[in-house]
Amino acid sequence: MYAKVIVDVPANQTDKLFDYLVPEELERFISPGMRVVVPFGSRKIQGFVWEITTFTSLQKVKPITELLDPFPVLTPEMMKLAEYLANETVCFLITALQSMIPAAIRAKPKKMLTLTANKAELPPVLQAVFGKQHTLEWKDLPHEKGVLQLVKQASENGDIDIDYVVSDKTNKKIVQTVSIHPDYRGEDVQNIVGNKAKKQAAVLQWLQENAGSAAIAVKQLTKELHTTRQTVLELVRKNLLVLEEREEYRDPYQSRVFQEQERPALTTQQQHVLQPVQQAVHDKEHMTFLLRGVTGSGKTEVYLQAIEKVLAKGEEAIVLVPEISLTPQMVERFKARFGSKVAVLHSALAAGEKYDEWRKIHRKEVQVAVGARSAVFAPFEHLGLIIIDEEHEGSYKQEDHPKYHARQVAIWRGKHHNCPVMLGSATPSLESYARARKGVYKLLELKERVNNIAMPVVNIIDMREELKKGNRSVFSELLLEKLRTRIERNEQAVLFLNRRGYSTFVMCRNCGYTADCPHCEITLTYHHTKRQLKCHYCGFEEPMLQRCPDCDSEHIRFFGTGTQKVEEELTKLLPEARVIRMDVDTTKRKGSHEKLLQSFGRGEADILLGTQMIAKGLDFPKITLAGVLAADTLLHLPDFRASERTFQLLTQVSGRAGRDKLTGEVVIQTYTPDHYSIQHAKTHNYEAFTLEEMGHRKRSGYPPYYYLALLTIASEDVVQVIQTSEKIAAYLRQSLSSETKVLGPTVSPIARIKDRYRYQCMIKYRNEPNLTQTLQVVASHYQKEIASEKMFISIDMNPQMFM
DNA sequence: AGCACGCCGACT
DNA sequence: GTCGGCGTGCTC
Repeated sequence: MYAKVIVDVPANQTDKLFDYLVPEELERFISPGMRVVVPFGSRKIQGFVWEITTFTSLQKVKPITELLDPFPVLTPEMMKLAEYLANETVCFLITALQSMIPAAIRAKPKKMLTLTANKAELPPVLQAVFGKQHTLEWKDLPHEKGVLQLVKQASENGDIDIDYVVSDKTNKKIVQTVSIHPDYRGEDVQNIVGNKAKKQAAVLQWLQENAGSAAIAVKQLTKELHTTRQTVLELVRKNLLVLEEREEYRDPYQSRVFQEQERPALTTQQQHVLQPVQQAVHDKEHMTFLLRGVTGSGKTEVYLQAIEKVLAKGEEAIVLVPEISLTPQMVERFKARFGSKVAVLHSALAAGEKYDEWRKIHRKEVQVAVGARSAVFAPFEHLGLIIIDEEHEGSYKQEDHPKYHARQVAIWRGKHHNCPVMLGSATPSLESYARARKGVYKLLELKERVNNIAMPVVNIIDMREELKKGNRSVFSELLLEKLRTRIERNEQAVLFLNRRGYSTFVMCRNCGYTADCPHCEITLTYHHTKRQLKCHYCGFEEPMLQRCPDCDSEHIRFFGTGTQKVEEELTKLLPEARVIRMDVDTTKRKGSHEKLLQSFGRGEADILLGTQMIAKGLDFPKITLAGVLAADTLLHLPDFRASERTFQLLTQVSGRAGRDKLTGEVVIQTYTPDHYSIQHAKTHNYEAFTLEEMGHRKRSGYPPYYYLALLTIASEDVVQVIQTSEKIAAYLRQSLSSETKVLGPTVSPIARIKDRYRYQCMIKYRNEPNLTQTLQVVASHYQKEIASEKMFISIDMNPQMFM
C-alpha cells in the first residue's frame, strides 16, 4: 500500500505528489486528508495524504514515519477546493492548503541533537554547549567556529544522535473527568470501599447527589471535597468511576454575557428579500443573491433570520464580515441570537484560540461561523448558506498567496453544497452589480431605512473656497460650527480622515526636496510619537531631519495630516470637545478597539476621530453628524477603482449619522467637489453613480467589462527586470488570443521596493480558458531565478490593488 | 525550503 | 595543503 503525499515545502519543484510506503501497522488507519511525517531527502517534514494506492512506478519508496491524525483534518471538499485554488490563483497546492487550515495545525520540523553517550566523554566544548540538558535544538548551537566540527565528529562516534522531530504542537487543553460507572447500581458505599476510605465514600456520594451520570472534572472534584487526585483514581481502579479525557476550549468570549435579544419583526421589504433566500435554502438550490440595502436598512436582521432557517433544517452557515467591522457590536448580535452555536474567527485571536474555534466547527459542535476572509474555509460539511457582508470590501481579496477572493471561494462552495450565497452591501462592487443586472446573481433590494428614518443631509464643502476665505485649518467653518452644536446638544459626531495617500510626508519649503526611502521609491512618513521618518513598505527608519540634506535650509517640515495632528488642531479649536482618536496607534493593543468604542457608546466623548476602521458597522443612536475631512485623497491613487472606492467610503461614512430618531447630517470636505463620485454620494444615488462609472470602465476596458490579471516582475538588476518583463510580455502576446490585451511592461506605481525595481504587465481579457496555465508556464520558466531570489514574479488574478 | 555535493579563495 | 564560501540540483 502506498500513499501519495503533498509535502510541506512550498516550491515549484516540490509542488507535486510524492509516493511513500504505508507501514503495515498504519494500513488500517490511514486515509486521505490526514497529516503525516515523512522522510524527505535528509530531513523529516510534514505532509498531507492525498491518495492511497496499491501501485507505484518508482523503484525506491521510503516509508511514512508517522501518522499525525486519527481522523482526517481535511475533508474531501477542502482537498478539491485547494486544487481549485492552486489552479485559479497560480500558487502551490501546499500554499493553498496552508491558508485553509489554522496555523496551529502546521508542525514545523526541528533538527534535534540528543546525547547518547556519557556526558563526561564529550569534548569540554560540547559539554558546555549541552549544559544540564540532554537534548538540544540544532539552531540553538552557538555560532562559534569549531562547534559544528565537534558535533559532526561526536555524531560519527555515536555519542550524539541527530534527528528530525516533527512535533504536533496542536496544544489542546485536556481535562480529565470522572463519572459514575454505568454498572454501579448504588450499592452501599461502605461495603465496597471499606470503612477506612472515608474520602472515597464522600466522593462517590457527592457524585451521586450532584452529578448523576454526568462527567465532572477531576480538578473540580478534588477542590470541592478537599481531597487529592489519588482518592479519585482509586475509585476508578475499583471500577466505580469511569475516567475520561475531555478537551477544553479556550473561549475568548467566555467571560462575556450576551444578552438574549428579542427577534424584531421584519418590515415588509425585509420580508420580501428574505423570502427568496429562505426558499433557496429550503430547496437546496445554489444561487447567488446580491442584497443591496441602503445603510441602516436592516441587512443584518435579514442575515440572522435567513440563518435561523438554515439551522432549523439542521444545516450550517458561514457569515463573512470585513476584519475591520468584526467589532464586538457585530459579534454580539450573532452571539445573542445563536449563543453557543457560533464560532468566531478573526485575526485578533491567539493561535490556540483560533485553533479551538476551528475545531468546534470541525467536530460539528457549532453551526454558525462568523469571521473575516479566511472563515470562508470553515470546515462545515452540511452548508446551507454563505453570507458575505459588505461584499465590495477590498479586504476579501487576500494580498499574499494564495491570492484568492472570498467571494469566489464562497460561490465555489455554494455550488459544491448546493446552497445559496448571499452578498450584501449598501454599495455593491461594480462587478457584482453588473452580474446581478445580467441575471447571473439575483438582485434583492432594501431601499428604505428601518422605521423610515430619512437619509442624512449631505453638505459638500469646497476646501479651495475655504482657503480663499483665509481658513487654513483642516476644518471648514461649517464643519466646525456643526461640531459645536453637537456638543451643545449633547449629541455625538464621527470624523473620518482617510490616511492612505495623505499621510504626513516631509518636504523642504526652500528647495522642494522630499524625504524618500533609500530602498523604495516612496516618500517617508513622519511618525510623531517617535519623531522618526518611516517607510511603510520596507520598515526603514531614520530620525526626523533638522536641515534639508540638499540645500541645508532649516525650513524642512512635514506636510499632510495624520489623525494625531487633526486631534491637536481639534482640541485647539474646540477645547471643550472630548475626543476619542482611533487609528493604528491607539488600537494596537488587544481589546483597545473594543474599549474605545464602548467608551464612545457610553457617551464619554463627543467626537470619534479615526481612519477606515470607524467607517463601518458603528451603530450609536446619538451620532448625528459624520464628517469627512478630505474626501478626495482616495481619488488620486493610480487605481481604476479610485472613484468606486471614494463613493463607497463616502456612502459608508454617511451611513453612520442619524441611525435612530435623531436626523443625521454629513459634511464632506473636498478639493474636487464636482467629481461624480462625490456628487452622487451627496444624493445617495448608487444607480446614477454606477451608470456613470460603468461608462468609464467600458471605455477604458476595465472590469466588469474585462477581467484582469497582473504580473509583477521585480529584481535588483534593472536591466534584468526590463529584459525579462519584455520577454514575458512578448510570450503572452504570442500565446494568448487576439482579443486579449497585454499592456506593458510598464514601471509599477511603486517603482522600487526593498531595492528591487518593479515592472508590471497587465492582461485584460474576456475569455481565456488557458490563461492560468500559460501563467504557470511563465512562473516555472523562471523558477531558477525565483528560487535563488534574484528575481521575483508575482501573479495576481483579478487584482484589487495595483501597487 | 533545506541540504548535500562540488568547485574556488585565504588561512594554520 | 584544508576550511569554508555559495552556486546547483534533488528531495518519493
